[in-house]
Amino acid sequence: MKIATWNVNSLRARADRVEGWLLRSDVDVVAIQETKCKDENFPWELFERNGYEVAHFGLSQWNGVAIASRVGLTDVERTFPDQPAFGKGGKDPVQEARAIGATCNGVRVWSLYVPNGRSLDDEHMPYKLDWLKVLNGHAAEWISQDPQAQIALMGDWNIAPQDEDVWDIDYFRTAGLTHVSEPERDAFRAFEATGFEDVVRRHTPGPGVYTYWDYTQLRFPRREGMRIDFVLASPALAARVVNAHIDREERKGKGASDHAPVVVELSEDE
DNA sequence: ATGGTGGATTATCCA
Repeated sequence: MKIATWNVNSLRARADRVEGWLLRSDVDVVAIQETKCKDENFPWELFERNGYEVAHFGLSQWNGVAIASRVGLTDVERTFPDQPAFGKGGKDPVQEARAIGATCNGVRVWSLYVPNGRSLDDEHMPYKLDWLKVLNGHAAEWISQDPQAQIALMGDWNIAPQDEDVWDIDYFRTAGLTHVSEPERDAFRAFEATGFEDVVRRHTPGPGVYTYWDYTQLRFPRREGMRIDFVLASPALAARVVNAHIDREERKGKGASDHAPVVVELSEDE
C-alpha cells in the first residue's frame, strides 16, 4: 500500500497535473492540502473516474484539505477536536479548513495544513504553535488509548525541523524568517516525543533534499528549497514503512505546484 | 532576457 501527501496549491488550477500524477504514481491514498475551493467547486469526478473515493473540507478560497483513497474511506472527521480557531480585528474566530481525518484500510490518515506563522512576531505565530500543541495532545491520547493504532499525520507542516532542511540556514537566521525558529521546531519535536516518526527522512537523507521550492527567485532550478512536508507515523505504522520518496519530478515544468508529492510505501497488512 | 512567482479574486490577500 502506498500513501502520499501533497500540497497542490489549488486543485482546480492543478486538475490535469493531479490526475496525471494519480495515474503515474499508483498511490492508494493521498492527503491533499490547499485545495483552495469549497465543496461546490471541488472536482469530484476527477477522483471518481480514477477509482478513488474522496472526502473534502473547504470553507473558502483559502486552505482546504482532502483525502482520496481507493482502499476505503470511512469515519471522516473535519477539524480535530478543539482545533484552535483564528480571527483578528474583532471578527469571530473560525476553525479553518486545515485538518481532515479518515480511516483507509486500517490506517487513520490525517491531511494537515499547519498554519503559516507569517513572521516571528505576527499573531499567526502563536496560533500556529497552539494549533500544533492541541493536535499533539490528541495524538498522544490516540496512541495511549491504542498503542497498536496505525496513524499517519501528514501534510504541509510549515516547519523545517533541521538546519539542512533549508538551502541556507544563515539566510533564514539573518532575515529572521519563520519555519526554522526554536518554538516551531520544539512544536515539531513534541510529536516525536509523543512517539511519532518522520518516516521519509531515513529513505531520503539530506542535505539538499527538499519538498518545497518558492516560485520566485528561480528557487527550483537553483535547488534552493525547504523540507516542510512530512509524514509522521505512529509506532505501529512506522514499523510497516519499507520505502519513501519525494517526487521532485512533479515540481518541474509548466503548471507545477510549489510543493512536491511525498510518497510512503507500506508493507502489506499482517 | 524589456522579464521579474503564482493562485483566487478583481485591488488585494496569501504563501
